[in-house]
Amino acid sequence: MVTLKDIAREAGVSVMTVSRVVNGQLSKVSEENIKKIQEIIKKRGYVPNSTARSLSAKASNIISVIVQGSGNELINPYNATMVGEIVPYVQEKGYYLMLHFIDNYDDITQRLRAWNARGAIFIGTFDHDVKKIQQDNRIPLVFTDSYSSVRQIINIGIDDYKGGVLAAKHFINKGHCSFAFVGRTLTSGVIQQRLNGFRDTLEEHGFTMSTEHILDESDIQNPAKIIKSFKEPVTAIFAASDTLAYSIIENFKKLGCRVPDDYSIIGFDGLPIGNCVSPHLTTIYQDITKKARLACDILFRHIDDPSFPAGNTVLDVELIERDSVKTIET
Amino acid sequence: MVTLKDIAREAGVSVMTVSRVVNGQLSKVSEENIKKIQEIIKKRGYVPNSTARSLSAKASNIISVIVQGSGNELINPYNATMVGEIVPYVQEKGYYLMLHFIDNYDDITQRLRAWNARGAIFIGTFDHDVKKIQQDNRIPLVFTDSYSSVRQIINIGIDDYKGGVLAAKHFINKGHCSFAFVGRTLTSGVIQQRLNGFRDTLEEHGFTMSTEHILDESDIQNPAKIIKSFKEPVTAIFAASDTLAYSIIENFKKLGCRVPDDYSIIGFDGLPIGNCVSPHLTTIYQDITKKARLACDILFRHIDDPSFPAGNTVLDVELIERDSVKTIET
DNA sequence: CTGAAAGCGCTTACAG
DNA sequence: CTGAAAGCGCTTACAG
Repeated sequence: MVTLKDIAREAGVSVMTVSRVVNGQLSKVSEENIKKIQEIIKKRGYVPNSTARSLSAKASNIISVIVQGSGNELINPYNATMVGEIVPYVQEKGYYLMLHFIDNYDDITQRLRAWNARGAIFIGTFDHDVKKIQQDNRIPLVFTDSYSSVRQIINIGIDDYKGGVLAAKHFINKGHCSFAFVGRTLTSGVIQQRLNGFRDTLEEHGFTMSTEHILDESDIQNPAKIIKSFKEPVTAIFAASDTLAYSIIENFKKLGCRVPDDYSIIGFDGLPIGNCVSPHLTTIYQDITKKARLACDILFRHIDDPSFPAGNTVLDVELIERDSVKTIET
Repeated sequence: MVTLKDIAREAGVSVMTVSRVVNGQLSKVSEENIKKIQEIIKKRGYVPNSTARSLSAKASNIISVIVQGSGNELINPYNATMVGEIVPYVQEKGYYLMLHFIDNYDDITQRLRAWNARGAIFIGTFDHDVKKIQQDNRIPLVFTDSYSSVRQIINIGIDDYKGGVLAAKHFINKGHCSFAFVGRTLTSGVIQQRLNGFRDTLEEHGFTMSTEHILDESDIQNPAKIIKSFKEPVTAIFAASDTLAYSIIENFKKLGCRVPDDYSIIGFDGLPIGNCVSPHLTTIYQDITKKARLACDILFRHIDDPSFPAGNTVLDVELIERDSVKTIET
């Protein structure tokens, strides 16, 4: 392996002079030496040793991306898109990206400290541990979609509540009167907010949605049971994600129920698949690319200026109308 | 930050004794000291500094996963699934995972060397650069889906040719007589092999597929033009991936053509989506989880024993019959 | 503009 | 079972 020392010896200068050239402090080195050193670096294929650099600088060029969970978390297209957007953006800035799937809080600190990560981006629900994570890790930490009550938090989220509102209004405008919601209501603020926005808006318009119509993801494996449990015949279902929406569509199809003929459905996320597969999905769109880039930008800013104030950024959502909601004539 | 030195001081022993405990060389330390040191480590929340370790050991605990491309490479569900399977498996073994999207060959060596990566797994087409990559990086390198002509290569692939054979036979069995193929034929051996298996089998059974019926992915944006270019009316289309298959289905739908009524289609990969969305896709299934795990296992083996021989492992594929191929009565 | 010294936190190799 | 010494490849801080 070629080291600074090797280059220095060959150039007949000290290690420090080479180090300066490598780090672009060219104003501090004579032109003659710069040229000579750069040539040798190129010829030898010298690559700076980041482990040595990090040890010396007490900080690395590593950005850690932490996805909640311990299985294949990228099967979820939302997670995959987020991570996939972050990778090239982080690379572009000269950082290296470590990817972690973590369920256990202790692992986060361990993994961040082991490599002296320069910063971290969190994908998934960490609401419960935000405070502890912050206390143990004095580096910029950017959360996404957090509804943690911690006041000093760097977070990028979307207007989940509004998403619910838009879905409810759309159904109402299309003449629907009986509603259901499907999502993991217990696990995250995100889903809770989508539900709240949906339910509040229904009530504002004089409709109610009884508890039996609020379903967990796992329930839809047994659609017959669901339909039986409904207090009245449901025509409009709001799914907490696009993938969930398609899962519902397929499960109901087994019973001979078709979307949008027998049921109307609105998804959430606005994934490309919603426009690539039938029925095209009416959905609440969020700009995942923008969210990912923004998370990175804010992280970079906090790395450059640790005194930059924390804050919660909320991106807008919008309804995209496609083919999964039927108009009911009254 | 807590260091070995801090622990040593508090325990009244040398740094080496603590180091031994941290590294599990417990047979070399007295029970009394082990206990004392372990308690202090826990109390202080000591985390070994991996950058120091790596520098000292001249090798890191980092496995680099290198995906070919420079955009959002995880929008592709195949890539996302592969990476998503590798992450927890690598973590389980005590390694850290760096994720890179790389287009340019030089970047590979730079990124691998910078961190003294312990090994690397390649996802995507690197056939052209395998030799150079191997020459510059003396660590275990596991390629996937490579058709490089380099003899000494560690590769995990699938029987792409057989996939083509199975697709052809299935169409023929169902009474089809006129065929087309869609895929990026120029870019990779993978697609080329799928095409070869398909075409060879057709010919063995007395059918031919003219060049006009071999289409590039980009062509399907304009389905009307495609249909016009066909030498004869096609009933059977073999798509080089599931996502491509759905894309074809949607594009043809714009012309009022339905699958499988007007066209039959077979996909490739066996992604979950093929069973979650209509029409359920008849497809050539490959076990991506197995492939990912195997790539890791082989990498680990080569890390543990650098003299372990290189080799090409080929996983089987099978046809999964679902609803996208129609039977043609003759 | 240049370089010698010290140190980052660990491990390797050796001596006891 | 224990530890002192040297070194991994860099950077920081200082002196010239």
